[in-house]
Amino acid sequence: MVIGDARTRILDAAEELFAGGGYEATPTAVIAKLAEVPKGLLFHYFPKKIDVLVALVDERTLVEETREVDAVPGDPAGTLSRLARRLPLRASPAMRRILFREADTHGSVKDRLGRLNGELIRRSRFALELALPGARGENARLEVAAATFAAVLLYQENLCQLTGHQIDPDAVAELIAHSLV
Amino acid sequence: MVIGDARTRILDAAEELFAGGGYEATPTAVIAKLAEVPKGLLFHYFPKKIDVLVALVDERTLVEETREVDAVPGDPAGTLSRLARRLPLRASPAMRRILFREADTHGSVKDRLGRLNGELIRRSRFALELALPGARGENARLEVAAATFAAVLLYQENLCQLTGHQIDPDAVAELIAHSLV
Amino acid sequence: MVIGDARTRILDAAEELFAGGGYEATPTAVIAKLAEVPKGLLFHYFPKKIDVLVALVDERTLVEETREVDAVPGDPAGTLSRLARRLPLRASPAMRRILFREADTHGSVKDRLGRLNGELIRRSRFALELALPGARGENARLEVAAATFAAVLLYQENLCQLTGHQIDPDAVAELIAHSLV
Amino acid sequence: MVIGDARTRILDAAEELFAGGGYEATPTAVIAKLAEVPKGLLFHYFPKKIDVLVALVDERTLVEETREVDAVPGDPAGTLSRLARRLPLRASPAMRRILFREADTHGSVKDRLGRLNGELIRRSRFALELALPGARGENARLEVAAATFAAVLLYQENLCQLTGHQIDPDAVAELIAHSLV
DNA sequence: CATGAATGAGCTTTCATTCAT
DNA sequence: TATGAATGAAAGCTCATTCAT
Repeated sequence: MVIGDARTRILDAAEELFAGGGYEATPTAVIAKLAEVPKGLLFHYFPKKIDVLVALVDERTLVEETREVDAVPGDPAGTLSRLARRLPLRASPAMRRILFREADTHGSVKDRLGRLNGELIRRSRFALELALPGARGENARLEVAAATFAAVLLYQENLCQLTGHQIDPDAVAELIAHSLV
Repeated sequence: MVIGDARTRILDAAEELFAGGGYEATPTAVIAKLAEVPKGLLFHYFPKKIDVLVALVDERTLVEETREVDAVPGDPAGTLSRLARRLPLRASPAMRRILFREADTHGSVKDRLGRLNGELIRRSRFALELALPGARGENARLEVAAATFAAVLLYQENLCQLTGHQIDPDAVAELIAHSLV
Repeated sequence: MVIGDARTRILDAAEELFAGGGYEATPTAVIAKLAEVPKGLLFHYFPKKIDVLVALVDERTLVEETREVDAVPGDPAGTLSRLARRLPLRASPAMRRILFREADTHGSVKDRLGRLNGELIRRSRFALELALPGARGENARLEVAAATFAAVLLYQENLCQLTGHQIDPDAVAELIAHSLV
Repeated sequence: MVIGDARTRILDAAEELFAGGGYEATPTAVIAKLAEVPKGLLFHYFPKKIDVLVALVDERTLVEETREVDAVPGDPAGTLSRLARRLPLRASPAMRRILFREADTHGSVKDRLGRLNGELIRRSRFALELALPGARGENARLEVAAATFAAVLLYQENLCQLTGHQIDPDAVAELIAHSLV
């Protein structure tokens, strides 16, 4: 039973395969087969193989760049914790893997990842500002705290798969909050 | 002017190319050409392409697993800073890229990376214990602090290339130190 | 002037070349060239080289396994002679060579050859039973006679090419008939 | 523990490997490895790969071409049976396989096989003449009987491995003897 | 004699991409 | 829009053979 139209099925297949074996190691023929689509049709929708990856990133990842942060003044730890629970990244676990893994393969992927990182720092920073109204003046320290928290969140998204080590964001949130009092 | 024996030149070439374009995207013929070595000789030394990568990681990266840490009691920030300046990883910048980039390609690379991560955490933890003799009992907090610092260090090694954002380890060291008092 | 579709031409070429120089000594590139087909297309139809040989045996040899034998009661010699003239093997001379020569190369070839041998014995046996109604009880002698005749027929098909010696099946038919009276 | 000198070990290894996988499919490097001999030495003794096969056939197969036949007048069946038990071929089972399998590979192998066949026919013929003094005149029938018996003996040596069917030479001897009375 | 690094042509196979239908 | 046969460059790898030491 085939689900979705051809183009969607191609992207579904590519998402699964790129996440599994990587972009370079995935032949277009295999994508077409898994998508139950003739090889020719794949190149009808995506003239070059790289276009599949670009479309995937374009259409299946979204870095939410918004101003709203769910911050509670006086509770920096809780604020960061909540931020960690709702990363500004709309993407399946497979797409997340692709984002980190293929950042070298094409500029558009790197872009997305850079934007995610930037947004994470901005949010952390903004959240801390709101949660700690008294810390307004300490720009440098807030900056470092935000970057550290962002680094830990990205570590969770990516490196922990490679290193096998997990970090509890809530505990890090508390640590950072404690450092800013 | 040819430098070094054939095997070394092959590894030199591979190191450069894998770091540049990635393992999958680097044909063995190109490695051989850059090494000024006939294609056949490459397979004389490395029967499978993957063996080149494995040899590179085996022979050109070393995770120093030692007990010694340059810790100063009462100065956790300085202690962490010094630790950041001497990562327990003996490897060229190219090999460092390879280590992170190809962690999915072969188990042996992932292994190395995992070991590096483990060693970073262990050292950070140990350094903090020595620098903060009074914190002995707070296992959980020390653990989180160590993991956070390790995450930032790995971020510096890897993610900052992808995201274009740098973190100052010294500042993070101070932040963490401050959080533990 | 190209005759037949690509797949057929590939098999035609392979049949000729395998019969001539043997499977192992025939490069796929030479098959493709003789078939006037690009190398890639060969692997489109036959993903592995061995698949060409298997397809050849599957599609171009047929061991007829039937119950009908053209037997004349009272004339065992003539009956065997006629049997020798219509071997239960539908295959070109080239395919016959391949069948014997490559029996070690792949199980499917050996299989075919084994089936041919079995059918030859079965038919010889059945023919003799019909031609010599009085010999019903002498199972063992009929068995040996059938096996001997089959051996001679296969010798004619195969070994005589290697040894340069021919045997006249008619004369053997008479010899065997004479031995059974 | 290494047995025999280098040249002998090379031939031992080649005999085993050629019998197992065939001449074409056996790389010289594998022969050298099994012989525990450096690759270069193999080519010192045998400048071309084919020389190994030729030497094997030359030195490890012997077709005994003699006039003596252990014949008992009046007992053609027993005479043939004894002949079957002592084939005029001095060669290991492995060399026997090689002889049949590689007959296409080099003329010298085909030669040997042709000579074996000729000798088998000659002996069978001679044996029948001695065992049946009264059959002197019947040249044609003796010829056919001898060729048939030789065919069965070669079938036993070669084809039965491919077809999985065995023939009892003693029973064939009796059949032939019976046909000549 | 002994050694194994060196050589390069050639092998099977892969793959992105095209194109006639 | 849909199809899969067609294409050929290039990939990884093999292998007989050479040769300096």
